[in-house]
Amino acid sequence: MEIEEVFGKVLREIRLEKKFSQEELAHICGLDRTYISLMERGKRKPTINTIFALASGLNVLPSSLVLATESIFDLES
Amino acid sequence: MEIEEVFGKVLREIRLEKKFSQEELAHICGLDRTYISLMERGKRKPTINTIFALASGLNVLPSSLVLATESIFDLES
DNA sequence: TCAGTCCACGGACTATAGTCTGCAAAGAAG
DNA sequence: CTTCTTTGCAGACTATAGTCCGTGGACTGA
Repeated sequence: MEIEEVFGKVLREIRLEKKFSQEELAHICGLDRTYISLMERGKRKPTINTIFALASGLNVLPSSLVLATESIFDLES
Repeated sequence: MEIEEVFGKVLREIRLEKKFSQEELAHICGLDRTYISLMERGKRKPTINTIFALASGLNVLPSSLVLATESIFDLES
């Protein structure tokens, strides 16, 4: 599984934990709804600024999103 | 200071610690020499995949690059 | 002086991040 | 059944990530 796919799964999991719809999260982060959908499905590779925006909207640390991603990613190799 | 500027400073600091030239790091990471230069000067916002590539080349965790960035970034706000 | 290394920077380019609009399908609820 | 919410997805678009070419300046050492 590619990095962006793992990140997408992490993103979706945390969003659902926080009970946001994709549209709500998009609005909070200042991003587009369809782009949240693309990221969650691993079709886009967010920039560092987008990662910070997502983390802010989800009220988690940017590094925790990356840490969760690398942890799952490393499990597979 | 913008997120990408802070990231650039972190990147440069770690690269110099590891005694790499920009060209060496670029080669190790599979990136372009001029692009390393652009990032270090805060002119580019790397994607999550690029962050992973840089971390791999520098032999650090991707999340540690982001953690260092957010720590400095938070200091300013 | 001269060669070699390192880096900033420019221009032109290709690939892709990210937006916007709209539609279809699935599920929940009245 | 209808209605509302949520999401996937397609297409067309703009902005920018990332590459590749080159030049010139600062510095070091022979």
